[in-house]
Amino acid sequence: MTSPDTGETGSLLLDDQLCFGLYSASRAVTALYRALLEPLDLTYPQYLVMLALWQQDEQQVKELGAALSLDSGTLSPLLKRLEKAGLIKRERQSDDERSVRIRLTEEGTALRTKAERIPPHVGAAMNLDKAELGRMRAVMDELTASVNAYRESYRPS
Amino acid sequence: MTSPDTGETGSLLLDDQLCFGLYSASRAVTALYRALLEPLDLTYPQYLVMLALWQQDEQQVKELGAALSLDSGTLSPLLKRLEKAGLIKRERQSDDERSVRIRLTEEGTALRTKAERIPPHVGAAMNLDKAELGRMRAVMDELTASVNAYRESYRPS
DNA sequence: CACAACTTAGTTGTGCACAACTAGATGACA
DNA sequence: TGTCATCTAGTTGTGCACAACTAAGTTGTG
Repeated sequence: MTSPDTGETGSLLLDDQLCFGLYSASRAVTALYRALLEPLDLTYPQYLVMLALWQQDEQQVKELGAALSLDSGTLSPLLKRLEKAGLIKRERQSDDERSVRIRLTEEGTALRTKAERIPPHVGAAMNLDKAELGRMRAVMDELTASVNAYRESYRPS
Repeated sequence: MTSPDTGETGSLLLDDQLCFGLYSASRAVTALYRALLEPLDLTYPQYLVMLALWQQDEQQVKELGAALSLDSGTLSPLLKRLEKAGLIKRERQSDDERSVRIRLTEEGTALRTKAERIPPHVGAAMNLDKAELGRMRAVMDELTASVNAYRESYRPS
């Protein structure tokens, strides 16, 4: 797993690369979310944080980071913007002054109703049947795990 | 195609969403490229531009933008950095002073040799058999097209 | 207890992605 | 021919992603 298959051709053609397809698809989906989220005044990463909080309120920055694979360098300013927008509160925990607990405001909780109209649009836009959608999700998860494992074991040759 | 399937549940659970899987996979792949490209002193988007130029040298900014779906707001500073690194030259075309032609330097052409060692690593890291890889690429392309079409026809409801 | 190691958020700096805009060149056509 | 629309690249400003670092709190160990 740590040694590349040098028997493969390894084409440098742009269109041959799954990675470019992945990159393009990801940007296309983000662009769709940009349009869908515009009435909610959220960016896609902000929406992801809200999803995590709607699923479970009162999470530490660290927990949100683990859920989304984002570090404090990304989350800290993003959470400040969400707080400024009145959707969350950030408060130091008294039992451990290092950690900050993120809590939804009433407004933040209420936004969920509007957000519920979004997934159907995304589902329709992706134009995949249920079976393929499930398979894709599985492949994406495996791909992420596999690629991360490879990267972590990679040493410049 | 322009109307969402409201019969679907539209779960707001983070892990249910293919989009999040896509976003995660794309970031994982980019992180792998970051490690692989570090010896070449290229970022992933810079590498994509180089791929496009290795495939066909002497392209206008506009053509590169079409190939990668990037606008001049992204490309202009990126190309300046590639020029500063000595990999490309940017020159106004004499027959149409609006457009800028991007040309590989000798150094830029030579870098291709080093770059050829990268795709095998990526292929190994993705851990997909040839058939599945081809299928994924096809699904990604369809997904991108479908999502972009939906977005372009979308009007805030 | 002292203090070193570790943990949690936050800050700074770089580069990408994109919207909105500008400058200058070109083309269309009344 | 004038001038108006269009085209091409670039600029500015915002936000994300990440590396590298800092500050402050907590834990472990002699």
